[in-house]
Amino acid sequence: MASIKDVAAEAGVSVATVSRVLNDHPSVSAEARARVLAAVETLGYRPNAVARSLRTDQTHTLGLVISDVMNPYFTELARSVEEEARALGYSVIIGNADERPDLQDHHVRNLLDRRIDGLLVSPTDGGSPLMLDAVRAGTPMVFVDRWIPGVDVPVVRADGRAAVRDLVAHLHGLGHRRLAIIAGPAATTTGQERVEAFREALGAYGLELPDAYIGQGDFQAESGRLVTEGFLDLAEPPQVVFAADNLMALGALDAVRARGLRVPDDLALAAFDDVRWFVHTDPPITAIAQPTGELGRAAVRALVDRIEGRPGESVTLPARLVVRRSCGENPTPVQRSTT
Amino acid sequence: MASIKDVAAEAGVSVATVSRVLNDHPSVSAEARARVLAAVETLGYRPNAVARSLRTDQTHTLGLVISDVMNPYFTELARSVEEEARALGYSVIIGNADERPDLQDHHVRNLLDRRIDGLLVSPTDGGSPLMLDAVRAGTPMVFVDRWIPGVDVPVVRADGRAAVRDLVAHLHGLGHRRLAIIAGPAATTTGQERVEAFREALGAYGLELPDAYIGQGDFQAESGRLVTEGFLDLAEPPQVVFAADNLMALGALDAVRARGLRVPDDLALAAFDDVRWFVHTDPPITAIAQPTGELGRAAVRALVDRIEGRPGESVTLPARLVVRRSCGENPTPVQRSTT
DNA sequence: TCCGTCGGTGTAATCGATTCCACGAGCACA
DNA sequence: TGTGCTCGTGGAATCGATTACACCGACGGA
Repeated sequence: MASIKDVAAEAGVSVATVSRVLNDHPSVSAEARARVLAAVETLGYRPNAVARSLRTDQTHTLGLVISDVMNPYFTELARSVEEEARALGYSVIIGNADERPDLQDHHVRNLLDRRIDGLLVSPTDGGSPLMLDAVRAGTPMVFVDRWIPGVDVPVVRADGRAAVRDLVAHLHGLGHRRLAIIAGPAATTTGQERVEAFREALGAYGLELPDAYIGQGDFQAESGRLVTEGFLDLAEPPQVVFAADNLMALGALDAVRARGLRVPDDLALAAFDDVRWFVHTDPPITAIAQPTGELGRAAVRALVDRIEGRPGESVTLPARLVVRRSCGENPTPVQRSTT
Repeated sequence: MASIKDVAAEAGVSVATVSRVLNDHPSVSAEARARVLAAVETLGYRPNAVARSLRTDQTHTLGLVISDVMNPYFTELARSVEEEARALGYSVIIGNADERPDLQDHHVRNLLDRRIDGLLVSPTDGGSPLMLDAVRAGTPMVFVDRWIPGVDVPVVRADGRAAVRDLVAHLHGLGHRRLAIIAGPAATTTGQERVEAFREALGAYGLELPDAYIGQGDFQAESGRLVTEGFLDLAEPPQVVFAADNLMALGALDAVRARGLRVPDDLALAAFDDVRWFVHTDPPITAIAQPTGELGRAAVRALVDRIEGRPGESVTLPARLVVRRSCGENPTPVQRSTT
């Protein structure tokens, strides 16, 4: 592969001049510029990004560590992150933590070793020493979707409180009184928050959220299935299950199907995160939709701001309820997801 | 951030010795090794991967350019690729081409500039000059799922011919005679092959595949919807639609729903690619399942073989039919996906 | 005519690693 | 005792870029 020296030789100039042309520095004669460009063309030269990064201490690369690539929510997030980053002249390296703190650390370390310019993280846990060190060392960082409390890093996320209140209103209106939740890991902020929001919303109707109706999941489908089985085995099973993410809702659906029961007649179901497939499931699933694309883009903007020396602010966007048929026949007009 | 020089100073040895310890070169005294390790610890030193890559001309990184991240098939592929690569000591940088040749080229160029050790591609088109140049220049490469004919690069893919024959047998057994296909882009091998396999399988039953029953899609949901609308508008609409990927099947479902029709009564539906959600759609969708995880792993092994100077062979694995209810009531026992 | 300025250019240092080569000490063997 | 190893080590070149600095010629103004 041709290097800058080869180009310089071919064009009959010094490497400095070649470099100047490539970075369009003003003081280069039109003559020299033309010769360099011609040489670049004939040699098919492409600058070595590795060498450039070593010298400039910039990689123009963002690291994105997400909790689970197989989760359509994070896939969509990753996609919007990459798009916005590309528009701003950055590439993205994605690390998939699979909800495992050790894997998350592996990727963070790897990305840091590669000297990425900034890190976008949706933490799987409360923050490993490695991550905390990285923050302390001044690595530009932004949390997206989930965050680590007590750490001074901008957070870009959706606030689901209002939407959860709307959901509970909807459920209460349909006559449901025994409402259960499949929670995410307590080590994640979204895991905790969604339970809290749910409990609070129930409180407004004088309803309790007993411990037996809080199932501990891990944001993966299998845990949703297990928790739902547990609910169905209770002496007094809940009338509704609210899954804290779309995969656990899928698992809940599995559990209901496996017993030959029907949604919503035997058990109503709602989910946090709206995904495309929810329109086509049997029945279509009522869900809380996050402005995923907007979150990804805002996160990138905040991170790039930090990298380039600007403040870089936290952003909170509202989520909204999308009513379908999985909680019972619908007294209000059906809203459709615009995704 | 501490560099190797700082470590050398701290340990009271030369940078050469530090480097030897880090790459556990044999001829280092136990004494020196201990001092270096201690210095590494106290400084929290991590080798700069950028500098290392520049010197060794190896990045221990694989590039993966896939056609569409939002497609669960490719997501699963990406996941298995990353897993196997990690096991072999490589990282993966994913580029999402979104079925757009220009974006594909953008990512290939970017990856090449970063001097990745090898490239895994599922080409969106028949091969741009850039890609062809890369092959000619000797970049280790492997095609996965789709490939570019006439190029000497190993191909790792699933063969769906037998499964398509099984599908047609199943459909014929249910009494369907007017069968249509939503094809993928003709510029992709999978786009062409699936049509060919379908036509061939129909031939075995003396059935034709008229042009009116070949809808041109682009592997995205929206095209599946449009093509299906077209089919439904025909004077003699087909009885079955076979979508060449899972997203176009989703689009077809949209079209059928929008007209207030039912699957399979008004129109039967089958798809290439089995995804988790197909179990839960209304009705569950009959599909051809690829051994996606195995494909990803085999592709990585082939690529790493090439990189490390071993041959690196093509692999073809069989796909298989998974019968569900979307083509009509099932005369044979239901098979379940094991994914 | 002379001096200062400025545009265009090249030389060389630099980034942080790896690795070739040389060198000195210690040891075995003749 | 001298020769020739091996072992451990450091010095310095190198990878491919960027960029500070020096230099040279042309040109304008006094």
